[in-house]
Amino acid sequence: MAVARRPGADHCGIAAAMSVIDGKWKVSLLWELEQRPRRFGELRRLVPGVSEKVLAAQLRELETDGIVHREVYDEVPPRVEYSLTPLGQDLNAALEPLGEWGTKHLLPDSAQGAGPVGCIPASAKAVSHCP
Amino acid sequence: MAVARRPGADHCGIAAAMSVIDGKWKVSLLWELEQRPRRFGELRRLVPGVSEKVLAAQLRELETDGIVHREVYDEVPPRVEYSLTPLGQDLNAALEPLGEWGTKHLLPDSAQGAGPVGCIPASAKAVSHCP
DNA sequence: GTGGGTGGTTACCCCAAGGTGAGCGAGCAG
DNA sequence: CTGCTCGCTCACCTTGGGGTAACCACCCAC
Repeated sequence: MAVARRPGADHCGIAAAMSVIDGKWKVSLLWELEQRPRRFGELRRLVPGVSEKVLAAQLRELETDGIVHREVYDEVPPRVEYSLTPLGQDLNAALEPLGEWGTKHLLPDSAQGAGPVGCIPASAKAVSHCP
Repeated sequence: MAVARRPGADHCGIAAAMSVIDGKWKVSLLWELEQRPRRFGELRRLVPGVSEKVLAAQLRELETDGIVHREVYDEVPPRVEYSLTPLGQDLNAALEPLGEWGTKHLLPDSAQGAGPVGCIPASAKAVSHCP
C-alpha cells in the first residue's frame, strides 16, 4: 500500500475502502477486470508500465481482500484467470461516482461525448485500458 | 502524493480523482471540513497523528486542486480557516458510495445502526473525527 | 538447440512521502 | 523576563512501495 496503514481504517468506511484500493495499479486492475476475466499476461499487456512483481503482489492483495477471484487451470501452458468477485463488482460500482467526478472536473477536455463515463470510449477497438 | 503520479491521470477520471485524494490524510481532512470550516490547529487536533508539516502540505495540495478554500484573517493571534469549495463538496459526495461500501463490507462490526453512513455516529458528543 | 510463451519468485536498489524537531514573529498572561 | 499560542517553514532522517533484472519449470515450434 502506498500509504502505510491508513489512519482509522478499522472504524471508518472511507479509510477502509481507500486502504483496499491503495496501490499504484489497483484501480487500473479493477477496471480491466470489470470488462471480463483476465489472465496474468493479459493484464500485464493491458496495464502498461506495471512490473510483473508488483502486478502479482497487487493481485494477491486484492485476492486476500476478497475483491478478485483467482482460478488456476492445470493445463500444460499454465493458465490463471483473475475475475471480480461480487464484492469487487460492488466496489467498482462504488467507484463510479468518483470516476464521474474526475472526468467532469479534472480532465483537460477530451472524449466528452463518449461512452458511459468510465474511461474507455464505447467505440474502443483494440485499445481497452483505462489509465 | 503517496503514489507517484498515478498512471493515466490525464485521461482517466478515476485515476485523476485518486491522484487528488492521494495522501495519507486527505480523506480525513475532507471529512472534517465537510462538517464546517476549520482552523489549522483545530484540524491538527481533530486528525490525530498528522504532523504539522504534512497537514500544511496536504491542505496546500487540496487548495491548489481547488478542493478547499483558505481564508486568512489578519488578526493578532493569526487565524486561518479552511473550508470546502463547491468542487470539494462534490468530491465528498462522490466519495460517499465508497464509504458506504467500506462500512458495509469491510468494517468488523460496529455502529451499524448509527448515523447517515459516513463515520461519525450521529450521537457524537465531543468526538468528531472519522478515522 | 534455440527461441518463445506460460505464471510466477527472489534479490537488490531507489526515491519520495511522511515523521521529527527546531525556529519564527507578534502579542498577551504571569 | 519568561513562557505560551498560532500558523506555519526549514532541515534532516526513516520507511517501504515500487522498479529492475535474473531465474525457474514446463512445453511447443522452428
